[in-house]
Amino acid sequence: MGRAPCCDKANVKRGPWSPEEDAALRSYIQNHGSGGNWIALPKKAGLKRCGKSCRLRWLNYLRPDIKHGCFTKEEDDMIFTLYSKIGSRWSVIASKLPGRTDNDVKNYWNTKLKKRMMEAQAALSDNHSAPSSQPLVQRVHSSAFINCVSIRPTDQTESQSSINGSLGESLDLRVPRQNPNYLELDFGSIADLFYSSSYEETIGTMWADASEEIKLGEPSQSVTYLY
DNA sequence: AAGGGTCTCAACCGCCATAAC
DNA sequence: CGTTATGGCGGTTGAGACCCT
Repeated sequence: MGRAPCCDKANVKRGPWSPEEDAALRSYIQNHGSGGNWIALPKKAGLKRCGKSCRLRWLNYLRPDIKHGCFTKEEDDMIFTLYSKIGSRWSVIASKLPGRTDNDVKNYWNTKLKKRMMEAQAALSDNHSAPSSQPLVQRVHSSAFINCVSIRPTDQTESQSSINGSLGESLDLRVPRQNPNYLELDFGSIADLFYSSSYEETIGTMWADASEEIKLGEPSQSVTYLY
């Protein structure tokens, strides 16, 4: 019992595709389409491959509308934004990025963006050990996602910060202060932070700026964190 | 130059949803 | 309505490229 395999695994080729195989698959699909049956396609196309493998090769690599090459900052922003909202639904995220496949987006996230995110978190967490004369920059947990930042001014012991936006969106920080009445910072987006030559430097700037009133933009949504 | 570690990304695996029978 | 076949998806793997010492 149990599910039958989609192909005879002992008699199909596996591993990297050769240029000849690519040409055969491309030629067949361009002339006949997939025929709505990937399982039957390899035999018709003269390929010793599993149908699933053919489908994957076509969708992820051979399709004419595939965009190869580096991701742009706009694409990064889109991935951050969507990931913060829907998580690892790569096919949905990829559908918003013309020419990108879910596999592309997933690989890009796992190898690049996730690392940047982790490094940024670590850098922000490190600021817990900041000198007491400086405002304390710390990461707080967001129910939607991480990478929200709060700032505790040194001139008050109890404070409440409102954090507006999420990854990929404009990120505003607003901290009530005694004088001036509030402090508001806008870092553009988390992606901007990642793109800076060194986000430690950016955070350093945050610290320096935190003693002054900075007001940029209107928050589109507001989430309040207490600490 | 060698070799060990790390990174990248194409490809595979296995599960789930759905269509077809 | 149950079973089977297939498509689609996210997670994972591993070969080769690249980097560092």
